[in-house]
Amino acid sequence: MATIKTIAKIAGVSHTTVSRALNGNPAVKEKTRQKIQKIATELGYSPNLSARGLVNNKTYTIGLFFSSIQTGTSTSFLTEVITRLHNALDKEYMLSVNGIDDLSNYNIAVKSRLDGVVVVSQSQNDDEFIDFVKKNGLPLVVLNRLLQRHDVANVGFDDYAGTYQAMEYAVRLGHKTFGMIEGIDSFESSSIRRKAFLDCVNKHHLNILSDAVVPGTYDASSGYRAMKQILLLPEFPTLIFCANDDMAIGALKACHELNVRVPEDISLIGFDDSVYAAFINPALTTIRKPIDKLSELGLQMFDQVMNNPEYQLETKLVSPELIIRDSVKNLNATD
Amino acid sequence: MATIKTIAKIAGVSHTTVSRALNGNPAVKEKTRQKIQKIATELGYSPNLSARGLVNNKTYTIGLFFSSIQTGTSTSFLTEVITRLHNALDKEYMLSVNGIDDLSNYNIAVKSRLDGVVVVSQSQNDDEFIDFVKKNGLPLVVLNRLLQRHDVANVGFDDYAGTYQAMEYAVRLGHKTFGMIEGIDSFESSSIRRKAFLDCVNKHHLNILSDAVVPGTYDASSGYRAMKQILLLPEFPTLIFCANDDMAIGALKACHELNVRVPEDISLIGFDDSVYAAFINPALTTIRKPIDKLSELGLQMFDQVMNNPEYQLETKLVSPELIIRDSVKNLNATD
DNA sequence: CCTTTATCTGTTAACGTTTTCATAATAAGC
DNA sequence: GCTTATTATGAAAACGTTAACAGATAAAGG
Repeated sequence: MATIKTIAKIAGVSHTTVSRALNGNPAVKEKTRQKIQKIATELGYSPNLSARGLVNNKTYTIGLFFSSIQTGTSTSFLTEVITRLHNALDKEYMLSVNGIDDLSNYNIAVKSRLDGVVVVSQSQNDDEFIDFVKKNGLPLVVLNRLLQRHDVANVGFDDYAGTYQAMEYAVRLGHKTFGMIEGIDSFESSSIRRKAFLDCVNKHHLNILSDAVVPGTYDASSGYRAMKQILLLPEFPTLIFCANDDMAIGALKACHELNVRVPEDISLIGFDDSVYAAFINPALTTIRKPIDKLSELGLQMFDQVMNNPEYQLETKLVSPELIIRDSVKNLNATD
Repeated sequence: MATIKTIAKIAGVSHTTVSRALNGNPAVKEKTRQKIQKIATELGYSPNLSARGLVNNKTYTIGLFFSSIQTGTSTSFLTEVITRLHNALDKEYMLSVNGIDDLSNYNIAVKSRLDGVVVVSQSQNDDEFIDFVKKNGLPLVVLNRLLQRHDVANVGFDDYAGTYQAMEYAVRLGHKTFGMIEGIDSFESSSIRRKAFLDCVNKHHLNILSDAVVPGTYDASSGYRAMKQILLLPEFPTLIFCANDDMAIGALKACHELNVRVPEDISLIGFDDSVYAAFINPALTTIRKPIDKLSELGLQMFDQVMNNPEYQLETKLVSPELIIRDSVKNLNATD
């Protein structure tokens, strides 16, 4: 494997000169620079990052952490953030992708291994990890969840507003009794969405059919099971708020099987605006979570945190958007 | 930041002893080992990987490469492989995730940066990269695509058999004219699935409606557009083979919009058995690609390639499974 | 042509580990 | 208690790079 010294020997210069030349140090004469460069490319030389990292006290690695890789992380988030990070980072940086839930030892995972950390957080369980990273003084940004603390760069998403807005819409269309299929318990989004759901219904003094508020796990089959349960009730609500689109898709399946028409017999609202929301039948009315925007803002912040020592840590909140499609019936319509 | 020398000073021993103690070298007395260990954990010590890597000539990083992060890589593959790799690897290893399509320089991305490489390949375009890795002598395994070469550990998926099997099933149910929505041109799966489709139909001397063979891009909206195009033909086939489930979902949407019933008026077959295939209406008949099995076999191989110098490189082929659901009509039925 | 300054290059140490080799301390054998 | 064998520890070098400092060469000024 070619090192800086191999090149030095061939070029008849010292390895220091080679180092300088390859790093574009203007002190080295242009002619020798070219000669060295030529030899380097011929040998397919590429610097040893361990050595470089040792002296520069850098690792050339950014850690990207999700609450969990297996469960609950939307694909789009994964790919969106990975792509953006790669584009934003210098080519010499690597991206290490991890799930916080299968980290055995924070020391090993973080300390003297990473130059910066991006966390896409779904759960309060991540707080311990976030705190650890912060304490170790690494550049850090947390995406998705709104943190309580303000000493961390943070881009959150407004789950509450999204849910509330969607429920207001349902109320406006004349719905009076509601049910909900809830998300994974440990996810903060689940409790926030539930709270917004409850708050809005109560505010309007409308009814929640408590038997029609059932747990789910953010995947289609849990939505399916939950909806079956709801549809077997002696009487069911006019609208079910599903805490995400995948569960809404499962719920829809249950409706089809039991010959309950959507939206004629029951209305459905989802959350996320997944790619499939528009393609199911009926197209799903849902709350769009602009992952692209979240990622963009977050990685802009990360850039600041990494490169601008003057940067004042900030917290931003990204707003949802109600996407009206065909899964909610207008009960006020006079037909 | 605590180093081995910090610990040495506190413990009143040489840094060499600390190194040995922490690495479980039996030469060091148990009592001193414990003393050192205690100090280390108190300081939250964690070894500097650059330094260790420099002397051991290791990087403690495994590269995971997809043809592209943004497009065409199924989520399940991403999460499945990441999860499995993490579980299989020693805790000290990191996982660097990349898209081959946005690699600017193979040297920088690979050389003296990685201890091993896992490629999930969709396209022949990856061959150059695969070749580069192989030439540099890194432990390598390629998943998903069946390679021509046999000097690389390889687990491929049998797209041909899957498609053929599904088409045979359609023929058995009495279908006589066929159309297809194709995948991304540069993906090898696209051409293989097309070939199998053509081969099977021709073998049975049945008809392909050439206007009903339209290009797609493996996403739902391309399936939607393609199906619209097909349904506008003066006459359409009895069955459309969609090169993946997402496009089938889009196609289904088009059918709904144009009041073409599935499977009564037209039959649909997908590919992949995505999570959603079972949840759309009608549930999609499709070909299951067992990503779990592919990953498992592949990472078993990777383990061998990494750790067993005796290992004989091998090529394995994973078989598909036809999943019969409700989107194909039985034309032989006498009702 | 000699001195001064500017430009370029080399020597050396350092980063935090592991490893080889030597040596000090202890235990065993008589 | 003295030699030998065993066990535990330390000193020094090495990995490939960068950086501080010094030194050499070339250009400029008189």
